[in-house]
Amino acid sequence: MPQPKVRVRFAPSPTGGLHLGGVRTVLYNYLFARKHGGEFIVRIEDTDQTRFVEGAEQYIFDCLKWCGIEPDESPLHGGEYGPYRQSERKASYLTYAKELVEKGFAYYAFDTPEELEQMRNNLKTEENPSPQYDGTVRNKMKNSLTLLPDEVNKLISEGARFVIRIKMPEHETISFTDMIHGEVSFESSLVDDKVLLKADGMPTYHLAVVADDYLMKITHAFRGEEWLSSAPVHILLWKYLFGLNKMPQWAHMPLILGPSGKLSKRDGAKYGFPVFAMNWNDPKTNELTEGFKEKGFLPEAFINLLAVLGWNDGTEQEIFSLDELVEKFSIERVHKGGAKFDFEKAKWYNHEWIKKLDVAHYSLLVKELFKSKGILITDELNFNKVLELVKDRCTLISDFYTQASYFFKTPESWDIDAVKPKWNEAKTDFFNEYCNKLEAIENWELGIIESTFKELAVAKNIKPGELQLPMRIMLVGAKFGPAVFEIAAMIGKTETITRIKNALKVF
RNA sequence: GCCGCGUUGGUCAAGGGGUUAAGACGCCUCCCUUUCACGGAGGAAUCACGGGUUCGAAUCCCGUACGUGGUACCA
Repeated sequence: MPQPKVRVRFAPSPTGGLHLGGVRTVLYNYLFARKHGGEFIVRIEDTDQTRFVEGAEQYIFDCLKWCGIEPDESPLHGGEYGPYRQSERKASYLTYAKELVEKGFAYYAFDTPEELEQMRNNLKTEENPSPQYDGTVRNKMKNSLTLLPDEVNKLISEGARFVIRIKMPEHETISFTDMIHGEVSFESSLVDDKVLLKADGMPTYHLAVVADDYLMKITHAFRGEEWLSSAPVHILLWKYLFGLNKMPQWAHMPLILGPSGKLSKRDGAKYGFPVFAMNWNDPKTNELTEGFKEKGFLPEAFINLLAVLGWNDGTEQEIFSLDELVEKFSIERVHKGGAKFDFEKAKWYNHEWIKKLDVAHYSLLVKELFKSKGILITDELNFNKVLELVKDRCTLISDFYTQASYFFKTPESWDIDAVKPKWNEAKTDFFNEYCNKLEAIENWELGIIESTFKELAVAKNIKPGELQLPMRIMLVGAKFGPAVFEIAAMIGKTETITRIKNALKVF
């Protein structure tokens, strides 16, 4: 018997940015699909018009593209099971909701929001702060279980607003096997009668996932653990509508936590690290949430650090490319427990990728950065050489500015304190003479610049070491960067001499 | 409150009856380098607690604590 083709889907709601947990879920979806030669589908859950945010859908796809995770089917890519936006599939949901009512698994409820609130207030006690619309209260409410059929028909024909709720069975153990958690079970009487179809005719998530997963032939469904509590509703819906044997296999992903509790958008601003893949500017609040991309992360590093936050292959390997992840990923090895996000380690991954990758991968990025700071790069070859020279000291792409800008721009100030205490006439003398000697060099290259320096130092009876730091301050402005003579070789004869002479004026 | 899920150093984690309980980030020390890094060598630091089961428990079972999610006509 042929294995049914693996089809996994990611279904974000376009209500704002894509936070870490979301990106990781897509990533795992993608890895699983690719690993099993299956298809990766992205559908948009735009059921809630009140929170729908303009531009968010495009933003989601931009993030995926940046990460290198291209879907096979989506509103943007098309596919034979479309449309891929829930708002465009409205008609089918009503049919399923009605089918459930006819079979006796769901019912019409006519309670107004005020009546619901009143019910909750009446039933609220110390012990039970949030009463549910469940088996015990549905008999006291205004719905097709308490009303006579004629009354129900009359209300509907009069255009009364109604929702369709699932009728949870009385005493039934609902259990299923989760790919990550194993056997999970719930007592049906403890789950409330969730709304399936809203008064505006739009489905809730509960009805929509089940119907869409069925219609789109989804075989494996990954989502965040926050959905585990409502899994019994989905299981029941599958059982009532399409049969449990057609139900996809579920995997509930552990949560990603922030420094204090669940990682939230606000944690980013609070602790100074991004929580979204890319910058997200909410057009409603005009609030900007910083992204990893703009913070200076490489996509390779971003997906790497995300993939291993809650999963590892059991070996000591820490650095994985997307291809390696596809090859090595296994859903069984995803952790059950949530993981706290550690920005220090995230930066380490970026650092590793900056070192690992050829500078050609990100030189354009750095070039743009320089341009934004007013430094125009014309000599690409030379530029790449510089980047190669300093990449070991850059953790974020933005670090390249401090680490490499002095190759193209004379220092604006000098770390005087680093040289002043030990400065004397003999040193001024030395550097003046060194300039003269440099002037005479025909072949401007590393070896000769260095040997000239050392020979002169010996002749003047000064330890070369005592002169190297001042020389560095003259060329760089501060105490960092690669070997001084490398820098001198790179910036050229005239520039080196000019910088020494300029610095000598203030030393 | 109730329900679900979880719990190995500060963080990410390997290990699933017998191990000196891997490794990584971070921190500290030293080496390299008369800069800052990279690199190298070390160090401090862990099985949430209490009961079982067992010759033997981080590992299996039961409680407790703690964390986290749900308890919406949000996803």
